[in-house]
Amino acid sequence: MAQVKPMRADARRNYERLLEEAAVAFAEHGEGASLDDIAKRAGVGSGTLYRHFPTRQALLEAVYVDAIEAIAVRADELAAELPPGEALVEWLNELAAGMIQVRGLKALLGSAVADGSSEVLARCGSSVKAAAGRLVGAAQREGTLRGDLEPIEVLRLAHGVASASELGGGDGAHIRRYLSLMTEGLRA
Amino acid sequence: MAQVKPMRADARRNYERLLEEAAVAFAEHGEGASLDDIAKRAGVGSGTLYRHFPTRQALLEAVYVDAIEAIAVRADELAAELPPGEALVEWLNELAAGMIQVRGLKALLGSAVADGSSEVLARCGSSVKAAAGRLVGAAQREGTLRGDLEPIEVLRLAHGVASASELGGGDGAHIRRYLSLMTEGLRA
DNA sequence: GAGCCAAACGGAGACAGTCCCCGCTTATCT
DNA sequence: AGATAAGCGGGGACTGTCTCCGTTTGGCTC
Repeated sequence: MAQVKPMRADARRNYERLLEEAAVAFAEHGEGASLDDIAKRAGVGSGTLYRHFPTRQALLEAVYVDAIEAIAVRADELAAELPPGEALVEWLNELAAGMIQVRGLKALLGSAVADGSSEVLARCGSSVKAAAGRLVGAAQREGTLRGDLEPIEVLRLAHGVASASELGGGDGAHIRRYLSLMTEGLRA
Repeated sequence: MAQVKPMRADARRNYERLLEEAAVAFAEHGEGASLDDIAKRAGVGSGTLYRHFPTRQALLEAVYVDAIEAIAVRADELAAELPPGEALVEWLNELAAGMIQVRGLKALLGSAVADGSSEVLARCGSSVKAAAGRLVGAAQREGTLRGDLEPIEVLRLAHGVASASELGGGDGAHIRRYLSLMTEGLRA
């Protein structure tokens, strides 16, 4: 599934420079950072940027796919270390924290998990969904998680928890609180 | 608290035309709708628009304050009709539904409830927070709601539920599901 | 009603961002 | 080294934001 034809050396160099600068720019100015500016910083013309990444979305995806894959991997690490229920909660906590700290990741994860997204993103989305499925399944088998929950629902709720926490302060100080309200429920 | 000086007739007319067209445009093209276009449709120059509403945010606020106040009022209607616990859940349901259906309302409610927002918005935010406080207090006294919950937390969670539901399909088909997961909790 | 004047108008234009096009450069293969 | 196509890059069209300032007009006063 690698490049059918290897990229020309200069193309690969520019591609990587762009990715680096884009990561910096998005972190600094949010996902609305000026694309022409990113091109300038990377020392290439804007044409080059738009050839490699036809849309802002494409660039965003390229910058964050690794982070998304890492999230999926992290699920299995946690599953190995903790009992299922705790692993799930801890994973959701890290997931929500990531969505808040890394600007743009929340929106991207949202569409990764939805259908109708791009090739690459859909692939990442599947990894994440599969990881969620494993954690949810294990916790349900353990008997600590409601049996009628779909993995996708849990992911959406994590997104919701991140949104809720975001409203508090910039950092994710309240994530654990909202997550525990979520798991415990609001009833007296 | 009305205008210190009554507006000139033409000014008031333009102000209202702008508000009407803005509502249409925001509903149609989302909160990013072209401001110059709104001015054009309202039959005024862009200068006029920017004089009345210095920022997009100001226009958005002016368009939606009524809707936000209506939400606060609705809380008391529901409190009169239903037992406290149910009234709260129903209100949160309507709140989340509104955030999804009316584009832009979610973000606006988010900042209305946060501190550091504009004069008008902060006022609306207070109404909503007060309304939430009444419902939450009643439900806690009734004994159906956890005693350690702050009204603001409930509002943020409603925001989270709206975010989660949004990821599903465009309409708010899943709101009740996520809301009930929220109230019941995720434990088995 | 006529005349005044401050309030309000409106649109031209400066600016910033996106995105495409096409003549030029250069990596790669022989 | 020379051929060639992949890749470069920046100029420029376009869209949207927002300001400035000459012009218009509503609402007084007489």
